[in-house]
Amino acid sequence: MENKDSLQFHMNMGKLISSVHNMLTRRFVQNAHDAGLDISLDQWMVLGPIHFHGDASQKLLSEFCFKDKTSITRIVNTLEKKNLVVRVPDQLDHRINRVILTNAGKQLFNDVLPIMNKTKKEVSRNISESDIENFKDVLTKIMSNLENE
Amino acid sequence: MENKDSLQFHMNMGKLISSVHNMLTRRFVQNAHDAGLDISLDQWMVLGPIHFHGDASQKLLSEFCFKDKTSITRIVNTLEKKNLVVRVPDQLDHRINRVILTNAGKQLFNDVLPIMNKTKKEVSRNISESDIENFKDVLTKIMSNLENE
DNA sequence: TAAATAAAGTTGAACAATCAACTAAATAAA
DNA sequence: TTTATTTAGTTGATTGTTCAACTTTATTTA
Repeated sequence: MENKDSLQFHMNMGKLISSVHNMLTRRFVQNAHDAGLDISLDQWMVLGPIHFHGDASQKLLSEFCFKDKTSITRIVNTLEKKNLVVRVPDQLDHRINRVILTNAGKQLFNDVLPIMNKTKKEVSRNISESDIENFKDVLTKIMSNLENE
Repeated sequence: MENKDSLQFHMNMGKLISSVHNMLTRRFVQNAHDAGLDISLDQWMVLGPIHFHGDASQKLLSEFCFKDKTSITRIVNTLEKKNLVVRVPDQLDHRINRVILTNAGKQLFNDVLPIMNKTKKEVSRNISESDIENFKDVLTKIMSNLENE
């Protein structure tokens, strides 16, 4: 800890997490924008699993992304408006939408991958591997502490 | 790490932070709601500094809360609509609003304090003091990594 | 089989974040 | 002193989150 006198030093955990979340979001979008790409962090967080799964239902995306089904509905709306994905009704269960990447979506996925890695590097600059691992462990523990119930 | 097989284990940092942020927000609001209190985490994050400072300008709140001035405008709007604060134009510099707690605001602040502590406890359950400290250190380092530039 | 319940998504409303463009007041420069 | 610039705050538009209420389709259960 270099600057014990800085404002941040006295910040509590909630404020730290919230601030880091906002700054991280902003940096990712800024890096993408600087590379001529138009995508939000949340769109990326959904686009990834869609790419990974091939034909994910919105339910699955919701569980995988730890996002509310409503958020998924709206993010998929946006992705669809941008022609990055399409909704294809499941042939067997008509309640289900299968979300599929378009070619533009696949293209964007590949273009954004290096942006994600760049951002990752910027975030973890001057932080040791083991500190990062412990950090992620604590985040995971907090998640399980906050999982219902 | 108990459950290396869980979905979370393979989550990257961005997803972890984002998920923890959402879960934390939800839990705080839920705890407040269970206690009969109607306040969001962001409203609380602004109400605290207002209480602390006495007559903070929105500029100061913005810097202190690490939030955009636009966000502060809108959160103060909400707090004002709920009669928790009032905007008082500064007598010397007419560009400045001084944000002051009403009695209802002071009351709510005192009511929410124990909710915040309860939430804090839930969040850090089964995590050692030193892990929490390291965790906060890493968050602080990430903040300085992401600070402009 | 008919009626009840559950599951997958959508919609509306309230709140928050970000960006860009704006107003009004204060300060600096000419 | 007049003009230019900076500062504090607001507004509008787009995106995302949450809750509650809703539709549609599947599955239970009576």
